Amino acid sequence: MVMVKEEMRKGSWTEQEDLHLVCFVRLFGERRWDFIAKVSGLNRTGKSCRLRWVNYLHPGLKRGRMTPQEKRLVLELHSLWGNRWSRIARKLPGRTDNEIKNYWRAHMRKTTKERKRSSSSSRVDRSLDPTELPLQAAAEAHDLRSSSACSCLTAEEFEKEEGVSSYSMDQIWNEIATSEDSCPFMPSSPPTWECCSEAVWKIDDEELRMLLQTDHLISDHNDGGRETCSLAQPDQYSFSPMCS
DNA sequence: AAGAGTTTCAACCGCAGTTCG
DNA sequence: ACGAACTGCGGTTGAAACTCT
Repeated sequence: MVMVKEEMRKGSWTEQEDLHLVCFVRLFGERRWDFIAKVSGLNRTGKSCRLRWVNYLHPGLKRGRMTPQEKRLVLELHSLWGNRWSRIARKLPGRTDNEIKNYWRAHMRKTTKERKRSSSSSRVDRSLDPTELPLQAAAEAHDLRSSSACSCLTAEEFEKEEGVSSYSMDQIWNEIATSEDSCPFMPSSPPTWECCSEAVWKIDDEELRMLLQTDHLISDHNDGGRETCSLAQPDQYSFSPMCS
């Protein structure tokens, strides 16, 4: 018998995959990603699952554009810490390191371009010197700090004024909760991540199998004396559409 | 209207640190 | 103590969306 190692799925996540991942993270918590990847049958790497969770599915993530306050903070903290994106992200609740990194890169491109343009007349193009970048950022942070237009706005006020609607993952969670039936693992209460206690982490494969069997999600077959078990494919679940 | 150029965002990769057996 | 497996981080890439000409 030739065992062909199945290729891992790559690229964008589908809504069903998201829901599927959410179910399993709620079950097992935000750790053991390889394990979650395996038992979920998503055919994704643990790394990929973690990334999707951290950057997109995690409850409490903010959506939408960064507020001036957040932008200012990013610039300030970057001038302090450099490219320590995760560290900076910890100071901005609801924002991911990836988001901050992306913002910073876009910001730098923009300022570099602007400076290039404005300095082309003065013949001095300091923006081409990469060592200038942190200084530029610091200067920018200072500019933002002293700009009264944005420094006095709260995030909510900013959203109101700009008509920016940032929404949190809570809304999505609510939708998931309302479509409880669609996910056999889904408890009815909103996500309380602390509830994933040590006991859950220490669950072994046999326990997991027992647990899943009760949910009719797992099918056992004796493969030539080697007992294997596999989860039903994601598309076998009847997920109701979450958002359009 | 359409094509080119730019921006944004999600995802992948490689590496380093940590944990576990 | 050591190696394998796992996890987290930072850099990079590419597709889609958007803007400009």
